[in-house]
Amino acid sequence: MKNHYTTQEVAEITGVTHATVNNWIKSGLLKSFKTPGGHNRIGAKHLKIFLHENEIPERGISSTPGVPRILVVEDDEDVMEFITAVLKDFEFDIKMDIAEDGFSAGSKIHSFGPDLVILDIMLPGISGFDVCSQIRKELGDEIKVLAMTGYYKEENRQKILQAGADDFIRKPLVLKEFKEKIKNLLERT
Amino acid sequence: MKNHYTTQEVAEITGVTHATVNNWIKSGLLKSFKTPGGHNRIGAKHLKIFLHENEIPERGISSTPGVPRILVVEDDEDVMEFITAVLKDFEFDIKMDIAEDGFSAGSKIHSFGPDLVILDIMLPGISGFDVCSQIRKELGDEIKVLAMTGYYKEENRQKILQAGADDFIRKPLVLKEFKEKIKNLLERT
DNA sequence: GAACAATTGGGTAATTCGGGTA
DNA sequence: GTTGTCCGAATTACCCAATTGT
Repeated sequence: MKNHYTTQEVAEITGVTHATVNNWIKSGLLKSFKTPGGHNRIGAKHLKIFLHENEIPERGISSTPGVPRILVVEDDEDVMEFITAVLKDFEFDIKMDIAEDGFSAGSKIHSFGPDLVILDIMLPGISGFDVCSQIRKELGDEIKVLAMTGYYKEENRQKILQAGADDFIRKPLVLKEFKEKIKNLLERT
Repeated sequence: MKNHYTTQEVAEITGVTHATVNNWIKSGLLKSFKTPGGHNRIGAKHLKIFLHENEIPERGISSTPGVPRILVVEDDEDVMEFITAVLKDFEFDIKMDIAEDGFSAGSKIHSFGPDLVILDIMLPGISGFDVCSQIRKELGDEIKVLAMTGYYKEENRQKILQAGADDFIRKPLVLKEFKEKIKNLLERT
């Protein structure tokens, strides 16, 4: 994390232009210090306070306040049915969407905007490992990934966690374990 | 790609006036944060969620003024090599990206923001027909699709065009025909 | 330290925004 | 539920000299 930001950087975070950031500074809304040449630098601490006071999300795109969103990537109907039932009957509201193939999964990662992805890593035409690392690469660590498979190998577990999955669960799913892992991951959102 | 949108920008994408966008925000349909001066900014993620939930195509969200962007979806290395060579050596500049599997294709449709997708409809784990119709539904008709396959059947051609592809070409690719179809589709962007 | 490209602040005019109301 | 219009305020665009980073 940075120690201080330029006006342009703050502008990108807050969704305005650098001129506006300067206006904020001049009117005292945002605290800054000046370089010897008169350029503004905003300390990380002051920026954080400013963002918090004005309820501006820190990364602009991050954090979905409200109902957590879960994308389930799975092609087995029975498993899907089970998961759907569990999520619908969860102790708090969950917004859920389904992807049954790779394209749909990749597309909905963006258009549905999930906080958590429950991912069967053994789908035909998809490499769960690649998917994990692609999610990490494109979306950073904003999205949590729960990997899931029936063909359990300790070796796979290591590989998938290394590829960026936040947790791993084996099929057949055990209700209690499944719910706990979901709760756990959502809390870290 | 943008991180934030103003009400006016959202208005243009959704085809309403900025007053209506404000109404959506006030009624909680669309999430936003406010600048200290009270102007609304909509995060890219929230906008996409909103569009997706209301089945509004992402018109104008990805369009690129300047260099045309082409996404190639193909898993055969030889074909990919041929296409790469053709596009690199085109008579004008083209920005190209590759997707070798369904997930990558779905993801890059959003993150790369192509003007044209060259799509092998016979990839394992992908239904080219579904992909076409999903692209149409989510991205609108601003993005062009050139479908491509080796297993030619007149029946398939009809089906794929009906699913939303703008044109169809059979493998093996013929250089002149291929270039002409690309030029043609890009002109319609 | 010198050269160069990119970024910054400042000023003003023009545009866009939110809110109220029809 | 959406639009049109009006107003005051916030934000932006544009230009340019100075500063900064490499």
